[in-house]
Formats: sequence, C-alpha cells, structure tokens
Amino acid sequence: MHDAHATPPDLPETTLPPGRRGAAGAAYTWLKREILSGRMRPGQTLSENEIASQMGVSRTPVREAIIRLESEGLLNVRPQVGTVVAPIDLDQVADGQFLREAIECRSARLAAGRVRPADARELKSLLRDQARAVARNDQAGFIALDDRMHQHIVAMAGRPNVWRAVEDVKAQLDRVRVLSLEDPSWLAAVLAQHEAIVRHVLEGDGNAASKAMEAHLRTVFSSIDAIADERPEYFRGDPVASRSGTPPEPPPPKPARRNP
Amino acid sequence: MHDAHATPPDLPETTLPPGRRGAAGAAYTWLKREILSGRMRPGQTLSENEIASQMGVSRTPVREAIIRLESEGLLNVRPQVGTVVAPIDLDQVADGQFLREAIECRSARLAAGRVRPADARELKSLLRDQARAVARNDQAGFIALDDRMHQHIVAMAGRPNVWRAVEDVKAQLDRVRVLSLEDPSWLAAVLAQHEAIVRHVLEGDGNAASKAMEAHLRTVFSSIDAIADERPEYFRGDPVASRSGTPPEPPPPKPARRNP
DNA sequence: ACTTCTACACTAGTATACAAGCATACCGGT
DNA sequence: ACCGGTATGCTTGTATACTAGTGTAGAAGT
Repeated sequence: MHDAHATPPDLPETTLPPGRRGAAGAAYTWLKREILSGRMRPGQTLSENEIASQMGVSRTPVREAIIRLESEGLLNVRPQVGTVVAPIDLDQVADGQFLREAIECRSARLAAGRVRPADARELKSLLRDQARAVARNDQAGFIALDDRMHQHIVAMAGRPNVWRAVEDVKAQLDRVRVLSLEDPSWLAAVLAQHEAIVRHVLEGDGNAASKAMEAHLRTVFSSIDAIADERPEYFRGDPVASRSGTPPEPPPPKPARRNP
Repeated sequence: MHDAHATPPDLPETTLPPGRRGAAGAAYTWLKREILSGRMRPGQTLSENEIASQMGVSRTPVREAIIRLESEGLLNVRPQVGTVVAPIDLDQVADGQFLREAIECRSARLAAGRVRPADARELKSLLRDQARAVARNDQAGFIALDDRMHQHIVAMAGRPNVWRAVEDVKAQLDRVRVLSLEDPSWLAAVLAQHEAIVRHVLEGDGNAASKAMEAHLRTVFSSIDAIADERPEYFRGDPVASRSGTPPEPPPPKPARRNP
C-alpha cells in the first residue's frame, strides 16, 4: 500500500503550472501585469463583469484571479461595493523594503561563502550584459538583468525558491518604481552598486557584500518619498493629499446610471 | 467518513474586515485550523463537495477558501483530479526557516537599538508569564506567549505588520512542529533561549541578540530531520520513504464508487 | 491467469442565475 | 430652497447546473 515506487523520476511534483492554469490563470496573469505595469492605477475601480466580458469568460475565473491578487495585497475588495487597485500604502512599502533587505542582505552574506566557478562566471556575465544595456539605454533589458542577478545571489545562498517570496514583496515596491521616471544616470549608478556587490561576493567578504546590498536596495527606496509627494492621489493615508494637483484621470465622473 | 470531532459548521457572520468575511471566510478559517492543527494530515485528500455539505454551504465559498490556502502553500490542487493537504516538503520547510531567520534576526538586531521603557516592561512580563506556563507544563499557553514575544520584537524593529509575513512562513514550520511531541524539558530550554534574547536586546547588543535569535530558531528546526525519519508518509520527495511503517490512516481505501 | 478495453463515478473548472447590500439619482414633502 | 424617503442600478457573495478530464473498477478478449 501507499507504495512509493510510482514517484521516482516521472511523477512531476511541480503541481504548480507557474502562472497559467486555464482561464483563471490567464485572468490572474493579465490582471497582475496590468497592475504592476501601472496601466491600472492605484485607486482605480474594477468591475468583475467588465473584465469578464472583456476577456470573453464568465465572472468565476475572474473572481478567482481577484481573490489571489487580493491576498497578495494588490487589490482591495469591498464587499457589496467594489474592487479597487490597492492604493499604495507607504507603510506597506516600507515593510516590503524591510523584508527585501532582510532576505537579500542575508543571502549576499551567505553567497560570499559559497562561490563556485559557475557562479563567478554567471555574475560577471550578468554585469557585462548590464553594462551593455546601460550603454544602449535599454531600461527594460537592464531591469530584467537586475532581477536575474538578485535572484542568482539568493540561489547561491542555497535557497533558490526563496526568490518567490522576494517576488511577492517586490511587486509592491515595483509598483512605486514604475511611477518614477528612471533616467540613464540612475541606471549607471545602479550598475556601479551591482559591481560593488559582486566584487565583495567574489572576494568572499560576506559583511561587505551585505552592506553593499543594503545600500543598493536603499538607493531605490529613497526615491519613494519624492514620488509620494508628486503623486499623492495614488497613495493612502497621506496627510499631504490636500493639494489639488492633477487627478488620477481627467474627468471620468461618468459612472452614473447608463440608462436614463 | 471519519469526521474527527472537528468543529461543525460555525458561521460567525461577524467577521467584517479584520477576520474573514462571510461563508468563504468561515471556510478559510476552519480549513486552515484543521490543517495547522494536524487534524487534516499531509497528503490527505479533500473534496469540495464534501466540505461544502459539511459546512452547509455551496462549493463556491469553499473554493474561495481553497484558492487562498493553495496560494499559501497549504493545499495542492491537481486539476480534474483532486485537492490534497500539501505534503511537507523539506526543501520548502528549509526555505521557511531561512526566511524566519532573515526577518527575525534582523528584527532582533534593530530592536536592540530601540528599546523603550514600555518594551522592556512588556518583554519582562512575557518572560515571567512564560516561566509560569513552563511551571504549569502548559504547552498551549507557552506557545501563545512565545508567538507574542517574537511578534513584539518585530514590532520593536519598527515594522509591526511584517509579522504577517512571518505568520505565513511560520504556518509551514508549525505544521512540522505539531508532529513532534514537545516534552517539558524542551519548553524549559526554549525559555532559557528567550531569556538570552531578551537580555541581549535590553543590553542594546544587537549582534548578540541576532545570534541568540538564530540559535533559538535553529533549535526548533533541528528536530525536523528526526520527525521526517519517523513519519516519512507525511513528507514529499523523501528517499527514505521505503520503509513500510505506519500508513497515514489505517485502511481507508474506501474511495471507490459509492453506487454499485 | 493475465492483459486490454470500456464504462462510470468522481474530480475540479466554468458558466449562469439568484440574493443581498450599498450608493446615488430622483422625487415628494416640509 | 432644503431635507428626507424611495426607487433603481450598480456592486460583490452565494447557489446551482453543466463541461471536461482522470482514475479505477470490472468486464471482455487473449
């Protein structure tokens, strides 16, 4: 009974088709991308019916996607009222920053003691590619390479799947990030920080690697206050929201009845 | 089947925002407690229909609960096949351990530099209560106080809501913990470690506090291997699962057709 | 006796219908 | 003019019906 012989090689214990499992998975992926890309803005209302008809499915899979995104903190569902893209909570962003620092600094420290030749090659290769992306002013490409480098350092620490947890908190941070217009000089500065991190890791200096990682993460974080001051309408619990600047969308106060 | 004296459908309609709202929230809370308490064992199959009829609701809210628990890693849903309580993955447990160490060690380090009088009083009070719980051999009470102490240290670090993230990973670790029979001597040892952590925090020695926290967390973690060897049927990807020990449940191969 | 095929029960996924709550426009009273 | 009750259209929550896929029992064929 309960034989274990059926498991060895072929039984894929994945059980988690990463993002896409049917219509619900498609809805989840699509909605998440809309939110993280900034196309759906913080505070914007959603309609299950609208999204469902727009995607050509029923409410059920859309609801499933919404439930998952709510548990990730990207949506706020108010029963019997409506669903909105979660306004950015500065306190929550700070929590995410804290978590990233805790995880990635520790990873960098451990990675410094476990450098294998393949790791050194990979990190150097990533730095080269990043330099090329900076030279071409390719922001999207640079960001992708940035993520891969951070992920590889976590993997070097021996816990590759921890990156999933980082991705969850990173989502909140990235939502702020896309609000800032990242200029080329910023890219170059980030590249220099990456080079410092890799240097310390390859030298086996865990303490310095951790410190460099902390400084790096905080550089990105430091720009948030400026953004919150510039776009208060996207943030929650912001006492400075009194200034009557540009509203989220020009004049969409047409949500009244549609059949007069 | 079985129906192990579990709390029957308890529908508290009160849960508005903080707890979980509606029937879906009730199903979520009930299922999660069943899993974390160990009443539902790793690998055990679930049936949406069965749970729904047991709770007196339809499949829909049960499905919502299952979706959320799956995203927390407590359930595995195999499309068109069935849903099972997630087998304990040793690698995943190690990930959780890594995250707890990263978060709580950093918290302890920061807390050591931010001790306010109220914090000192609270920590000392918690230690006193814990000592009393040990003296009375009150495991449940001790565990509750243990959680409160860890939570307070995280709050002292300035990020009280980060504890939510800890709770998520802690769920995986606690699932293993309930499999081990915790004897009184173990409680006393844990209390001593708590005292060491608090002492270093109150002394303002962040480094020592972090180290003490790490040692503390690893003590709990170290018992896992023994449990995995003792109860291989609850674990996944365990090469030692060949021994024909006690099966998860005596002989419940009754899932055949019900209408011959 | 063993293997292969087939039918069926059971699963989760999806679609649809209904119920309940809230906000707002409208309208009648003051 | 102002205030308050009411109707209506929206929202999410829940129930139910149906679809499609999977594993297994059991029969049929070898």
